[in-house]
Amino acid sequence: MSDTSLAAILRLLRAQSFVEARIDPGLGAIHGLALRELMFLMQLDQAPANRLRRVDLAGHLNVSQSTVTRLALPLEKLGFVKREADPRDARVGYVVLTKAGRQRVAEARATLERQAEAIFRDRWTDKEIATLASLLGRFTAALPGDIT
Amino acid sequence: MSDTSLAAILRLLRAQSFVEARIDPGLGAIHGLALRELMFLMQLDQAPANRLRRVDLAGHLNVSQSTVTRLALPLEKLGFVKREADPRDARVGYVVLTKAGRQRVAEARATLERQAEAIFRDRWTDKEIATLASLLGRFTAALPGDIT
DNA sequence: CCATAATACTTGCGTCCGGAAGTATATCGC
DNA sequence: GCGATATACTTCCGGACGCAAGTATTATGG
Repeated sequence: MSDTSLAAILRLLRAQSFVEARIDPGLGAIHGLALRELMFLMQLDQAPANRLRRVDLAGHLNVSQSTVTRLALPLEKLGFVKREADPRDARVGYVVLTKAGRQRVAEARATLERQAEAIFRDRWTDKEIATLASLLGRFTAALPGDIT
Repeated sequence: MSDTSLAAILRLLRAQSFVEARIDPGLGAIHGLALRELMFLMQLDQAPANRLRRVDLAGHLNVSQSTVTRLALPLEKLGFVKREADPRDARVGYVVLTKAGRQRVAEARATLERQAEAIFRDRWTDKEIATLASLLGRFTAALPGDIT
């Protein structure tokens, strides 16, 4: 079913673009966070000790290491995140979510949750949403950085 | 089911990132086209008379008008696309797919089709792929620019 | 041990994008 | 008709990204 595979991929690309355009502006307006930044913080929120090596964070977010460096900067200035060294290995730098950061994540996550609901509301059954989530999970569920 | 809605959205974002990273490099290596450029050409391929106003093309691709201007430039130089004016309205500019463009779309589309198949192969049933395509279609099927 | 390779991170550079401003043309209201 | 507004498009500018190069540190193997 090559036709179906192609259709699924094309629609995935389209759907993502549509959804991101729908979510990102509101998120920025309410919390001053870009969607990318919230993903960044959410990864830390889920990580053990709210802490991740920069390399691993890059892998989880599927972005380059330099993007992690640059994303982290403003979040440090805002106090949502701080740097930590590894006493065993001076090469690695950890990014740690601060208390203020955890609070901001909780707030922004709630907003994102409302936005997600709004997108599905009135045209989707709970079962359909669950099926979609389950199928999409197939792509990345086994990869590091999967998030609930 | 707010939890499920959020999970579905998060997984959609992750899945898109994963899929695009999987597809784009190969497509560029084989055909010298970025995924964005192929989308651009595919929109014209499906359009009546292989022709679209720049504004409408921007809407179909969910990008800004300036992006259309810049995407079109190299594709014109390569001869895949050409400009046309509207005799009725001097403001509008059409982008038209040339014969060479149609051929290139056909080739690149075949590659994309193989890549799409490869992504699903061995872990997905035809039925699951069809369900995914159908559910993802809900987001954008009613919007202009939906493509098969 | 110590030279070589591998790893973690940052910085510089080129590219791509969106939004605002600028230009040109068409439409609307009176 | 004609000034005001709207639309289509391009250009300019700032921001964000990936890649490659640079720096620092750790691991490897003879």
